[in-house]
Amino acid sequence: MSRSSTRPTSRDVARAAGVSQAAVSLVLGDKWRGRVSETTAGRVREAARELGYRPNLAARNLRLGHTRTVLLVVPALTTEFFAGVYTGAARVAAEHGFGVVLYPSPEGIGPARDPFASAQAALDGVIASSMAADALTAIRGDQLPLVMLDSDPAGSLGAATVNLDIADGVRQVAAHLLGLGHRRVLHLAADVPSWTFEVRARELAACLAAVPGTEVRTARAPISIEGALAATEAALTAPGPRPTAVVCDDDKLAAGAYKALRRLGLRVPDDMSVTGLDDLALATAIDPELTTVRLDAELFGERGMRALLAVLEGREPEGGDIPVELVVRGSTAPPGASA
Amino acid sequence: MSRSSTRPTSRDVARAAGVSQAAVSLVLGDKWRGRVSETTAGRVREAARELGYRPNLAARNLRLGHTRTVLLVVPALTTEFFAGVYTGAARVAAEHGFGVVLYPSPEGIGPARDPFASAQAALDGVIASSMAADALTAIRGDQLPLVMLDSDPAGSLGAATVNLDIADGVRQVAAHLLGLGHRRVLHLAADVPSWTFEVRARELAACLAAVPGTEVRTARAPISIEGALAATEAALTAPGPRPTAVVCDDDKLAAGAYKALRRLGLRVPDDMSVTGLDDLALATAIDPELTTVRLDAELFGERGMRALLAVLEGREPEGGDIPVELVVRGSTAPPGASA
DNA sequence: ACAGGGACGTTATACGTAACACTTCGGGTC
DNA sequence: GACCCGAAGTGTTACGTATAACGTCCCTGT
Repeated sequence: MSRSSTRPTSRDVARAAGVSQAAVSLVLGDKWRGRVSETTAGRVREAARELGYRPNLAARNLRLGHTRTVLLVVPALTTEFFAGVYTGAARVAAEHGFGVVLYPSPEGIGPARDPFASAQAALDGVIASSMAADALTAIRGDQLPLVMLDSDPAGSLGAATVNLDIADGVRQVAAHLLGLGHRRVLHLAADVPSWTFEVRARELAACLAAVPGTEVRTARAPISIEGALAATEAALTAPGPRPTAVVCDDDKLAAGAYKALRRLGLRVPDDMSVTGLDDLALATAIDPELTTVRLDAELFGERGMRALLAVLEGREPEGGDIPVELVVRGSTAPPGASA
Repeated sequence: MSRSSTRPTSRDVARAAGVSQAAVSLVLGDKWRGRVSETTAGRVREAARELGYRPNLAARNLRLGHTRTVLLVVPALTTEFFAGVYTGAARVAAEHGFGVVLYPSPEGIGPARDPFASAQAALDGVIASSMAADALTAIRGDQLPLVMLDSDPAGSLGAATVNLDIADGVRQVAAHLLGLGHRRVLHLAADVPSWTFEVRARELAACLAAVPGTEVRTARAPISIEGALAATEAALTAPGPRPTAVVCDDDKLAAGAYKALRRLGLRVPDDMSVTGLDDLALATAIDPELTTVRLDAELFGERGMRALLAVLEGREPEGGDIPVELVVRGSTAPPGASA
């Protein structure tokens, strides 16, 4: 009857219910107690349902001055890890009436320098995960409330940070390996300039240096199975005494290491122990199952979102790193178990 | 100086540049040719940069009546597949000035019945992937332009559909296995009520039925490594002649099948051939590498987004299924190769 | 009888932007 | 000299919502 091509507005609902637009807003916004009678409120709700009314979010956001939407910047979506972070963040966001927009930052999408141009949504805040420091200053330019995930607390320019206790995870790996008797270790490191990987290298070196007679060699590889395969193969065919264990910066690298070892005719864990970090589905898919460090990605996302909510409400975000847990499976054993 | 707590508006820029707000809108909106002098335009741009002006998206959206934002509904984020779909969709979206908001639909996030309540963003359209039919009608209720991914074209209530040619992938798998001489096949099916899995079952049954003397048994499992392990073990220890090949609905199920086979002391591919579907990173991480069907998730997302753009512009979306490709690796061999 | 106050609404306004309609002004045309 | 025209802007409005401020009416206590 009316111009039905366009979606109904609160005024249309008001007309249908025979009240003013303000009354509709009151009723639908649940602020009508003592201001509108029960019967009128019922009429309004009925009319709204009848017309299939949905409030125009753009108008609401403009009026309210906020959007209840935050941006989650992640380096990539090639592992379940960041999917988990997103899921966790989105869950607590939803509980608080927030939405989460995802921005996978590396090349691949749009003009990567500017997350905000590509995220059309108007934003109330930003959660940035595993960001390089230079990109951070670009983001800081916008005055949006910011929470950093998996980033150097010292270099975050005053933004709140939430971290997994990766350093402790590495300590647990090192202790496990040292306890088994390993002394020569190959560190298969992710060839990515990120604080989170620096921590792994530093902590591993420190742990091993504390025990006399240990030796750590480093190989670098891009985070892919093929990259890890090549780097591991190269490192293990190099001259010198062969390591007895490979510590990988993450599970995907470990999967590549497995393949290199198979190709070299070395058996896991008899000839070589291998550890990962992440505990992806991958870790239990490969044979033998991978000894790795379980990171609770969803909890990480949850904590990140909670921290951002705290910042938005002017509260102090909850501190403290998220504990991680070594999961010992079949890929580690005392050195020389085959002999 | 001014109330600096609030973000600068186009009016602030106008004041700074000594022009009207309308002129700012013209210049920054790139619609000033022949309406504003080059020098004035420069002054405006300068002032905008100076103040760090960012247009208020909520206001723009309200004025324009659209948001250049679409919702992508996916069943989960537990595999890279949907991450790929998102990446592809987001890429072409960005090329056209659109943003993509993600909504992983299953339990886990918010009041699952209503994607739109949880997606705070105002939306121009929806891409829904692998949706159950009943949820579809709920979505259809909102009159938003809709594109269905991986869904029954006949049951999509007139919405545009974009599909991978899964049926052809299954045909390729069947032909490959039949060509190797397999006649007794176990179908490890995903225990999920979704059209995409019905297609696999139907097509596989049809292909095998076309060859006399073939036999197909079906086991159902939730899409997880453990679930697949249990279902496969149960199916293979059941009485009757043992199958010589396991056709899995996806790679994750195949990884579970591998574990079951190891536990039963059966070797892949000598005692049992295995095939997957997806070609995730998992497929090359396990040993032997998995013969599977490669699905181009990013292309899928791209095509979905392109179709939605077409719908939004009143054009006819490009038809035709996306071709898929059998990738033969080490997990398939003639039956009885060990004997 | 009359002030006072709920109960039940309505009117008016502002949020920041884009676009339409209008004005001003200098120069070219007949 | 009257007329028009394009360049270069400006004034104003509307988008749909939420809320502050403002009216009624009627009831109730003293």
